[in-house]
Amino acid sequence: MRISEASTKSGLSADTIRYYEKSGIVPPIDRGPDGLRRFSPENLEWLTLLYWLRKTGMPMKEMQRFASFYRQGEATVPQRRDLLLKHEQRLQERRADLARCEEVLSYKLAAYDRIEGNRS
Amino acid sequence: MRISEASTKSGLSADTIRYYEKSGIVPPIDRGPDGLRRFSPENLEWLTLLYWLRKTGMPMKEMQRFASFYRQGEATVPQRRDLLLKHEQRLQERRADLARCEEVLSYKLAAYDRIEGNRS
DNA sequence: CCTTGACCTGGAGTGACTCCAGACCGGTAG
DNA sequence: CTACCGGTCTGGAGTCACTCCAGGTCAAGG
Repeated sequence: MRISEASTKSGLSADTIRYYEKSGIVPPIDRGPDGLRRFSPENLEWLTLLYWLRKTGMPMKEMQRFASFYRQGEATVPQRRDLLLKHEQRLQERRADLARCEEVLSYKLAAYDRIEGNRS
Repeated sequence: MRISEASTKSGLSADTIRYYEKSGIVPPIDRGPDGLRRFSPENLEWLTLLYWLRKTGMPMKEMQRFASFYRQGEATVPQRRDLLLKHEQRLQERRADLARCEEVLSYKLAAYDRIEGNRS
């Protein structure tokens, strides 16, 4: 498949995919006889994983390490697992942030209600 | 209180506070006779709110609008409420992202377990 | 006095994109 | 055949939200 399809299916923009390839987070994608990128299903799965990792706050440095482990084959599965476990922890922290923010918001909204109540 | 205290109490770095003041998200802070910023408790509350909004993904443009409503006084409470409600919706979306990512991760981790299982 | 530490300003640097100009290329319409 | 069109390419500039730094001021302590 070509880049636009890979983009819609993975969630990453075409620009971001090319940028990731330049940065070594995505392996060099095969080209067709026309010189355009052709993405394999494995490529797409990798992009999709990256999409979710990035969207939930994994920094690029870490994705690069992850990618380099990936390139080194199955022997690096333990290291890759460690990175994903670490990321799961990050998800926990984010969840806590969301909850804390929710609290702050409902406190603020309650204050607004009081003001509105007094005005009317 | 001075900037370092405002920083530790709000969660924002001193640099970020100064940057927010420059950008108009934080009102011009009063200065002491020494020319240094003196933060009032209201200033601190505002900074803390900004900290949580930013941390959970409100873009600066929107914080600027929020700040400008705030400067215009109580008449803008409805608009401010709208912005906060909109942000609550964003929190929902983020939560969904986290859940989706969690799924992706556990799928990947299970695959790793299978590989490790086969190797040993 | 001299140093230390917190603070100041203006400006450069960073991370992670995002947008754009200018070129190429295969296919359809006139 | 030629003219255009949409999708892709590359390299490079622009953006957002900080973050870091050089060079300077000032108050208090040794």
